[in-house]
Amino acid sequence: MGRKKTACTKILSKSHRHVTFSKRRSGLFKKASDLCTLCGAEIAIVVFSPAGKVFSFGHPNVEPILDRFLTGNPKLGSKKHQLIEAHQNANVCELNNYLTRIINQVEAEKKYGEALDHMRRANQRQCWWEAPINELGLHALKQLRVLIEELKKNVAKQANKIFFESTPNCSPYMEMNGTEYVEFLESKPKVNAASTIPNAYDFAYGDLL
Amino acid sequence: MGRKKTACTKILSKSHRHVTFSKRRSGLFKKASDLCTLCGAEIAIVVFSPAGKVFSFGHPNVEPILDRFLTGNPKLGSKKHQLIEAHQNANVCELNNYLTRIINQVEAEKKYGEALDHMRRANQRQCWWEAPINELGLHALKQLRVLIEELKKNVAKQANKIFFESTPNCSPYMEMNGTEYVEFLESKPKVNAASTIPNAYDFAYGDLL
DNA sequence: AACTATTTATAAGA
DNA sequence: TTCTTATAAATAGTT
Repeated sequence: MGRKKTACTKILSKSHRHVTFSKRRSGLFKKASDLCTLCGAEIAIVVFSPAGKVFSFGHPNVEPILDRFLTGNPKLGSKKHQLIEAHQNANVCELNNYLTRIINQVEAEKKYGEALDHMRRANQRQCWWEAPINELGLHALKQLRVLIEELKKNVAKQANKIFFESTPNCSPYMEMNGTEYVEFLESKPKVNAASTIPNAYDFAYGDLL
Repeated sequence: MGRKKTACTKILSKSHRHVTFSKRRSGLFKKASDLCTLCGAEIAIVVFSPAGKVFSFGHPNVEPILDRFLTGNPKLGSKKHQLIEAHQNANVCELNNYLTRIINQVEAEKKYGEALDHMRRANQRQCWWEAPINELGLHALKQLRVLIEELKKNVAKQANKIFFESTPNCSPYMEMNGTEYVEFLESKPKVNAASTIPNAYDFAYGDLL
């Protein structure tokens, strides 16, 4: 806008560029301000001049808006932001620890991914639990533990059910002291030492892993 | 700018306001973009619409600019301190870049793991053990227990193997404080010395200060 | 920094 | 929403 149409390339003359920067920066901030008042928007602008100087505009304030943006952006922003905070408060040593943890995470996730891949392949032929277990990474093994726990609970539940079905005089919540009946299997047998039912508590967590 | 001069107060009509917001927001971003190309500036803009929607503009990218702004903000007193800070920033910048890459890797691996997980789950639907366990009889449950015990042994064996592979100087049962080796699964994985990922301690504390 | 000739952005209307 | 157009605003070049 002006006497001539301006080519949309970087202005070469340093002084000319500086003038334009100054004018347009204030124009930009005015536009932002107008948008705020007209529409009730909240805007934050951060400008770094080519010389490295910072200018910022914020309505009602810069930082809250940026914070809201960064924390609302759970991809990278928040983590990065956390990291930055760590920089400010903690020392480099802690940063290194953080890094180490991150690296471990990467390792673990990689192994996990590979393991799952193997499991998937194995699944096509047979069941996962028969798959080459020696090829599983630590993370996968952890996952496996979770699966086993789930399985265990199912078994336990079923055993419990069978138990109560076969002893009609005992209501499920009897003698359980308020714990859920599934929990019963975690504890030592209180009832029915003579039961013909398999010892469901053999599958207790501690026994498995 | 247009058919009429607009009063500089909040637009009352919601639809009108929305149209204006949309138009002016794109205008603002264009102005910012022009300023970037003409003057080589770096700009980040964050806009929250009155409805709470977020829009952002960033050249070359939003987050680095915001990070630079936020971390550069806390001012320091002495010049000496500033000097140290500058040195630190140089290294921390590298650290930051590195971390960003790592974090991206984690994200990628996680996604991959999740994808495989879904595939696995899909596959498992065909496996007997996921089949309605409540329909298993006593005999089946007994068999299941045997199978799980075998599986458990495999898991334990494998865990043990992995542990001693990753800590070559540690002979079996060393440093385990009497806990069963399987317990290792409960603890954090040790750092893998043979990792292909650059070592975190490349950024040693002494280098930074 | 102030002044204008022009270009650009956009308010209103379709 | 998108396009058109009359007009307000921004600003390039100049002083």
